[in-house]
Amino acid sequence: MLSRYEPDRFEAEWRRRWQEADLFRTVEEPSRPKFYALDFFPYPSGAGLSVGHLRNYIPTDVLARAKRMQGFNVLHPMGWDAFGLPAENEAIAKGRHPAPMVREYAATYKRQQNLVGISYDWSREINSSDPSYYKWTQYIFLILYKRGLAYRGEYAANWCPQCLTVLANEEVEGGLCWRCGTPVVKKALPQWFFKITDYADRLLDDLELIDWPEGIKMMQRNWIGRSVGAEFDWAVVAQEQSNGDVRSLAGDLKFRVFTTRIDTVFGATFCVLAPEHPLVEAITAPHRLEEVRAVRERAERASEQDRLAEGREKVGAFTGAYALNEFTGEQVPIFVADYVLMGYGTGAIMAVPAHDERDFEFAQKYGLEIRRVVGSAVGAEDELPYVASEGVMLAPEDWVGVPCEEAKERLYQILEERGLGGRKVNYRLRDWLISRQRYWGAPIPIVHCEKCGMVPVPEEDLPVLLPEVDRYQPTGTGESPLAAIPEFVNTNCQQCGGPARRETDTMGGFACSSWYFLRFCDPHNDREPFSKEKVEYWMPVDCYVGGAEHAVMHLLYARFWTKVLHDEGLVSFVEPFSVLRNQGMVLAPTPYRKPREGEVLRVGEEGILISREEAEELPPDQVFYKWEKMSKSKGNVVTPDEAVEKYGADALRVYELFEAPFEQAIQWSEERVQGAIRFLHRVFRVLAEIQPRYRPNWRDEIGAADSSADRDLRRATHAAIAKVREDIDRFAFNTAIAALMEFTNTLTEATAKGEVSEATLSEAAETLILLLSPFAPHSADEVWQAYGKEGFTLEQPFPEVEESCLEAESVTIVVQVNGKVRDSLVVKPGTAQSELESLALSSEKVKRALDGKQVVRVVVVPDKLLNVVAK
RNA sequence: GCCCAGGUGGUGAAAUCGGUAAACACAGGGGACUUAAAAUCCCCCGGGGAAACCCUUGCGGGUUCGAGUCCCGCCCUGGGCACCA
Repeated sequence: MLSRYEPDRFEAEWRRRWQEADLFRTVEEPSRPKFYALDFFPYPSGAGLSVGHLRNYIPTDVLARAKRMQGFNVLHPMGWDAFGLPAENEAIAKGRHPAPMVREYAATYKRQQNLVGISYDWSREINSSDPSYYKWTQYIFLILYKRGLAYRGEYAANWCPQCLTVLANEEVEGGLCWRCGTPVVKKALPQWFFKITDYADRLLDDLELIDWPEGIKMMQRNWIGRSVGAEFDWAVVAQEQSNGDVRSLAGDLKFRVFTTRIDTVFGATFCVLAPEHPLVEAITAPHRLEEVRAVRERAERASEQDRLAEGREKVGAFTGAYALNEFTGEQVPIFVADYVLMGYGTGAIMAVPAHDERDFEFAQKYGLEIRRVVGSAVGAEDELPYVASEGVMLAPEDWVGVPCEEAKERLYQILEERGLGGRKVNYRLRDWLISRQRYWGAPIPIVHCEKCGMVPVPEEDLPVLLPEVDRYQPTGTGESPLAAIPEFVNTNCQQCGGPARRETDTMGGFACSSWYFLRFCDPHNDREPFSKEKVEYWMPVDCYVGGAEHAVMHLLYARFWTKVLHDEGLVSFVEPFSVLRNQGMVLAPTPYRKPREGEVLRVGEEGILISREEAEELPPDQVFYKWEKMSKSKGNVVTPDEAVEKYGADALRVYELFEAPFEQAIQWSEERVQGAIRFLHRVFRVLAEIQPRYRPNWRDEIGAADSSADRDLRRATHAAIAKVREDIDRFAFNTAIAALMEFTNTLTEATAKGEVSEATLSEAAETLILLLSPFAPHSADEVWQAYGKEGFTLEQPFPEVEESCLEAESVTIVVQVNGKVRDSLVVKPGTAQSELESLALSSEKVKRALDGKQVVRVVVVPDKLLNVVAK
């Protein structure tokens, strides 16, 4: 057999054999427990994979392989998130049709994933842009529609002027389109929404049920943004005249405000309406109209990015109208201002400048009264604005000293008694905007009939096929390119048979990825999206692995759809992903150069990105490198093809697993890949050395081998099994590899010494091969064969720990004096405390440390440590 | 500003329940083999000190027989959110 790791000699051959044997096909045996290991649904981009992407796929693969060897039925599928903006934008840029393009790119991804030995069951491969898949995306859309969870509404939506479509709130990052980075603007268009807000509480509460990274849960909580407060009416009671007089109003105009701090209502010295608030025109005094309209126009014009710009100053105007503060009896001025958003709460607030930073800032700018009504304690002169809600009432007189929390409760009641309003829960979460004015998505299965209105396409007519077209470029008119295809648009109403128009918007890509994990359970079903039975067997996903960037997009939407399908009775569980883990990135050195004269850097930029070639040509003092995420746009990519060619697939796997904890970023380093190669060399060398002495029937002989060298090696063998099993389960692949290295070193020493029986060596060697199998499967199978074994290591049972082998013959007791290590004792496990104590106190080193001191007490941790406390 | 995750040798990191800090590697130094180099193997490798010992997990306090680990206050780095009333 080989005595070195020579990947060229065997890796490709093993991949061929695995494929030939259909080794990764999921086999369902009802007697075994299931394990569903899933990677995020990738969009296959034209750039192909980098070794960065493998940071996601390799660890999941280790887990899937280990679980299979541990006796589970493992579902480990892969498919393509092929619909959506990224694919379509790329197709337009390349002047191609997205369908063949995506198929081609997916084939590349698949080839690259196979190249590193990922054990996907390709018989379950799915593509979300295939009619056999999106038929069921449309079917689920109709379930939402039927349940009143899909509706059409007009709303000032986020419009990306580059992608020429609207975006969901979740797709806007810092005012920029998440795909192309263009600043988004507001555009009012009729749009389709999913009523995810109906599920806000459940999406929030059920986070308790799942094992996800705390950071992701927190982001979802923040995104949902539940806040409890009061909502109540303010009556508009007076209006300023052009001569400056204030005249009472007889009408019954009123507006609602939302506040979480009803306890500060006594300090509400003005009110603010959002510029777009519907009441603005009606209450504004005629001589104030011009100014008020200017504020509104300014707010409408501003892009999301402008609004987020640093140091933005609040801009507002007095409407001339006054509202009655029911709690003070005072009339307070009503302003419009851009810092109040129409989209949250009621679009109107009561302003309490003494206890809210924004109101405080606005009041200072416009010279409005700031009245202190709560504080940290009675009589306290806290600095204003005092915004903490831990505190007590300072006004009015009969409320003084009442804790704020209690005051809130009492005031909620008063609101209800007076019929003004009451308790109210508000969410930051908005409904999910799903329609896109783009070609490359699942058509929304709705028909618009002049007589009957909106009519859902009947199930038997699904899928509504995306028409084959030559030109599919977005129009930018706010209409999808499908609107220009009469054969698609013109149809008949299912209800009345009259002429009707198809909905021409398509669904955003996140619809497709909101249920694909269910389809993998039953990917070829043509009667229903999935068989309930199969989904019940496989779901929920036992381990879901992907990047943290989908914290509030895909991961929120998928939870929402799952809950809707649960309510529909199609699935029994309420959460799709029991365990979620985020892998770390792979960073690579990225060359930049210093700016030249006349070149200006944007904020946050340190230099100008250049290519590797450019970096080599420039004088070294002008070039500097930064560690950045591998991506084609940065020109710092190492492909799996290059890496496998140069180092070998198993070395690449071991390197990525060993370099750092799974969730942490690593810096790509050729030197360290060499370390992984050396480790595999050592494994081959020791196993080749043992091979001639290997005894296939070692199990029959192992009990007889009982020298102390045998016992030591068996202890190391079983300790390695225990450690590797445990580390795989806790996603600590780096320390699992460290344990394998340690075991390899121990085995090498034991082999060299030659004191160990052949049976014990055989057990150790066989164990090493099988423990290695999930991490370096090509090498494991290669050695397995050289050991005269049939089949594949993946089909072997994973080594089991024999507890009796772990028992130590001696333990090292650390001896401390006043917490400082002075000596150590080697004793039998379970040695009595009194004996340890006398052994310790007779130690020369301990005596020296105790010199002149008196022993106060002795702390003993059995089999571990002894601490002499002395004064 | 708010929320989350981090800060340990020259480097990547380990220490899972409060019990010998630095496992396992990378780089470096020394040696063996070799005509030579590469590869491989062996030894050394946190700082100070001749040694005994002393110091060392971002900084400052605290709890404890004992703290990288727990508590309080700060500093720094990365990520997320950001006029959400």
